[in-house]
Amino acid sequence: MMEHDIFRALADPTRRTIFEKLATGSLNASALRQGMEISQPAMSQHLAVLRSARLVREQREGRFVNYEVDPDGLALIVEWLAKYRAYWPARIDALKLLLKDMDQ
Amino acid sequence: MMEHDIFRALADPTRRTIFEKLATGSLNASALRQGMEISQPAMSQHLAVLRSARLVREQREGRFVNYEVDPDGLALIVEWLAKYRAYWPARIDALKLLLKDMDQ
DNA sequence: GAATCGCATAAGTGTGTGCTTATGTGTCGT
DNA sequence: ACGACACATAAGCACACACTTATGCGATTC
Repeated sequence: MMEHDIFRALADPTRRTIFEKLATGSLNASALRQGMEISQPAMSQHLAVLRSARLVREQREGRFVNYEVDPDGLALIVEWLAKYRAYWPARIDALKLLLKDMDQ
Repeated sequence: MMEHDIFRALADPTRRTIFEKLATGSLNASALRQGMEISQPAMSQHLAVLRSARLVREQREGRFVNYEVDPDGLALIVEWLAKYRAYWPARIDALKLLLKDMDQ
């Protein structure tokens, strides 16, 4: 189940940090390691988990592999969240921002 | 970190099932066990995890404990998601529904 | 073509996690 | 007050998971 892969992937704080780094733009595996005190194999393994969860996708460029946020994974989270919209608090500032962006 | 508690709580498929059961309305621990092949202690432990993640809140009624979805946890997920709104696909039907509900 | 670089994979290890059984705590009915 | 009930907690165990070191693989550089 991909829903499971997504939540399991995001359960690890290191992977969330990696994912948030990619929120600012595409980066390769080495660039992602900058300032993170993480070994190269560990980073590679984390990226593999994020990739199989469709939270991240790769774009090979020679011997580099650029990673970027994959909208597919995010869409699945949004769809999952939609099941609970009856319980969302009436005022969520972050949501207001989202609405504006989506209305364009 | 509460963000961590939330994603860790949702990483377990049994806890997601419990949470989704509560999406339809308030239930006590025994009612939640119906049709789930899960022991009473296991259910109690799962509810404790969901509760400490603020995904669920309890309402004691005599010797029963009714559980319901806690909007606070959902709000934190929405705020986390907001960081990636630049990567959301342009058309997400579920989101469209959300927008309508939020605009009332 | 040999060395180096960027990254992936394999194998092993310590820790976290979800389960079990057993027991504790508080509430209700009689 | 006593037993039954709803639930929480404790302790122990099997397994998953994130890390390590070592090695493999393809691309680049000289």
